[in-house]
Amino acid sequence: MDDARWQDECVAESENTATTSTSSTMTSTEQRIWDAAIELFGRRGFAATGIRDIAREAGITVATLYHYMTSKEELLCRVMVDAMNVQLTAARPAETRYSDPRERIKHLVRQHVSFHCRFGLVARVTDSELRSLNDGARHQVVALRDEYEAIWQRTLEYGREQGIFDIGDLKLTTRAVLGTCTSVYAWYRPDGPLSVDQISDEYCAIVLRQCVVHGTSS
Amino acid sequence: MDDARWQDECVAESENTATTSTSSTMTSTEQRIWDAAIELFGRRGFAATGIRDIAREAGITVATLYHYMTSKEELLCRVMVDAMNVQLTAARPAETRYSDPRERIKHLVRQHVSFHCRFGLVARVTDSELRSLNDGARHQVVALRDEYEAIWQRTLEYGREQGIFDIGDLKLTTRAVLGTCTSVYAWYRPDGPLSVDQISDEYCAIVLRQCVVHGTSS
DNA sequence: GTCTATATAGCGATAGAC
DNA sequence: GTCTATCGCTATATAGAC
Repeated sequence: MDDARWQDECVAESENTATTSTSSTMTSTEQRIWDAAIELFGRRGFAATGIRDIAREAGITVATLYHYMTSKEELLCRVMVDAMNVQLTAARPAETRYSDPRERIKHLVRQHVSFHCRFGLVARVTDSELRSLNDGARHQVVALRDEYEAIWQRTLEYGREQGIFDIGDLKLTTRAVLGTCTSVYAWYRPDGPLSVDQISDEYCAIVLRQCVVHGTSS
Repeated sequence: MDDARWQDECVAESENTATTSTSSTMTSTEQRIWDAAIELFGRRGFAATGIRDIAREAGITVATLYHYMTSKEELLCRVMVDAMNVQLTAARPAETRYSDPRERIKHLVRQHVSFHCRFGLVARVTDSELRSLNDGARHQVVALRDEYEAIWQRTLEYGREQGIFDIGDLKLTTRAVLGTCTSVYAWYRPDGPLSVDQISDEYCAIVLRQCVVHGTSS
């Protein structure tokens, strides 16, 4: 179970002030359902995952599963909202803690890459299952994602105002930088040659080169 | 039908020597099945798309659909193999046509971004439905993807040998650069403010900054 | 080559006993 | 809170007429 208790771990690493609504008050059964959902939604996709699969993976019956949720889709929604909240909580200190835009973007990259390496299954769910949500739930998750993207965009804009960053189209560059960092989950394997820290460092360097005016990087 | 006849268009733009096995000999019905599969697999995902959906979208019955294919999965496999072949055909001239590594990588970026903008649904399928294939079919597609990635990696390595590119870990950088360019399909909309050419230019600039040693870009 | 009709299996979700 | 059993429906795929 690779992603067990990822909420606590990640929040603890970045900032120990906030935890997500679901993580702290979970019973053992709830946790096993949570882990099973992330494992299966992440590996096979939401549509390819059956209610029976989740129940089997969690070691309970289908009827018991329905005692803890109202529908498969609601379970997906909770996973995605929780994951976005964790990433938001990890990202926010970038703006309050650092005044140097280079340090701000490095904080964002480090958190994002680290999250996408260590919790790749959750990341895959939040990044590719928006289409599986109904309108209401999707708007809820999209609002969180927009808030997260806005932090990155403000950071790039701030760096440009300071004369430190040199970027073309702001929105395009924001998405390009985010895309660069997100894609790590598609190839990272825990048993690969590079540690998460090494990978994060490399991505920080790559993103700084994308943004910083020539001659002033790091 | 956004992706109609995307095979011919894209190949024609990049190199008119080769076309993919399926594109040139398609009847009208085959083409409508092809388009329907891409539309639905791309928009809803393979697992969430039913045989009935494809038949309805193509304007035929389920039984007729099975006259043209042996299974839903085989249809997916054909779409993915074809798309990878188109991208390979578009990428290969980078190495034969240009000796400057900057021109090589710009060719690759331009083709990749352009493909992912104009045929975003196909791109989404090839980039996210590997898990829906059985072992044999997946190995076939992965082999093509590896061949495609190898062109990018050779280009970066070549630029480094020439003293033009300055990159850290070769494999990581290859994937980061590819990830940067791939992510465009997640946000591009035909009715957005930027044209495909403008977006391609911006991505070329971003990737060059990622790679080229300071002071020698473009 | 296209159809109607159907086989067979699995789906999401629920009823109701304990 | 967890179970067994099942409802109602949809899934992929096929049979066989025309």
